[in-house]
Amino acid sequence: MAGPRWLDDHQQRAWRGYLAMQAQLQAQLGRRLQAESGISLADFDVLVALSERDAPLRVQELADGLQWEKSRLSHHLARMQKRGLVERQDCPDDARGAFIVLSIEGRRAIEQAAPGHVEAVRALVFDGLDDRQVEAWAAISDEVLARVEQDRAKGS
Amino acid sequence: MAGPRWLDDHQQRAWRGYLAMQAQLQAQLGRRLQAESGISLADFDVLVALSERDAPLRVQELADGLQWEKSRLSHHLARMQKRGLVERQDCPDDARGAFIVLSIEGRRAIEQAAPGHVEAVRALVFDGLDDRQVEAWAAISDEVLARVEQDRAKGS
DNA sequence: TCCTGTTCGGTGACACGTCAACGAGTAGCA
DNA sequence: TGCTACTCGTTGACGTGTCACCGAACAGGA
Repeated sequence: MAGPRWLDDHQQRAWRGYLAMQAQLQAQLGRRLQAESGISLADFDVLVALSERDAPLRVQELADGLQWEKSRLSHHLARMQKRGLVERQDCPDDARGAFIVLSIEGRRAIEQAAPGHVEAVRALVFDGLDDRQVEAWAAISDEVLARVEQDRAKGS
Repeated sequence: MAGPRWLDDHQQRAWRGYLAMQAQLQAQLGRRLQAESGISLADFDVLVALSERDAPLRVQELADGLQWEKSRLSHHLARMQKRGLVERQDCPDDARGAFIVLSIEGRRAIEQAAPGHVEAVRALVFDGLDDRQVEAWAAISDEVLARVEQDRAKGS
């Protein structure tokens, strides 16, 4: 390695701004969701994934869709099941496997939570950005994500 | 409330892209930092804050600078102290207070970790973006952060 | 001096995420 | 059938983040 190249001023400013924005946005969306609907952002993601595909879902499929580690999902599902948000069914094809389904309570929770959450995202993010900025943001996210995934694949 | 306004297709795409990028970027930077230097992103932030102001820092000042909750910081400092990365000094002016300083070990850790971390940020993020995108990113972050902080102030 | 309200930082309980390891079950092949 | 290798999902240990609450110390006025 030929000595690190540091960030220039613009990059430094963009990076610090991004870090602050990212942390605060996530925290605020989480607080609002918790206050208005009693669920966390993680719960929300699981419930959305389950309700989008309205059929029993294998744990691994769910993990792939969410891009979560299987053990994180396993722990999280156990907690959600204890709170009555999801239910398990056993899987006839594969005795190791498990199916996860939304409970009545879980469906009620996601339907109650979604409008407020979407509204919060719109109010905190998209109401402040014009079309060109939204396009730019998507392009930046795609580019960075591609590099991260390439790096992840290389490093492992 | 007049019924929620949903996100349009571009917004939806930008939002999902951002969420995925954000999660993967953070995870990858954290993994690399942990692997190369044995510290977490949170440790890194604390160590940077302490090393930038090279003087004993009150816990509350540190919390303000990091935008962390005091109790999160208190727990984290306890763990970092146990690992020998920071030290506490008592505060003559205010017997309730505590000063936090980098230990020798902590200074060594941040100096060892920083170049690789900066390099990772550059490689995963800025090498893929041109100047216009970096500017756009900074502007978007500023705009969103301003809205989040306004919302946070209003809601409390 | 005393009382009241506030600030400082820490604590305990609990939810969450990661890692390594596990048992149970499956698949392929001799 | 028996062997090996692998996948499925879970578990336990541990580090982390949040919330409510606490005792100690400070600040200011009666």
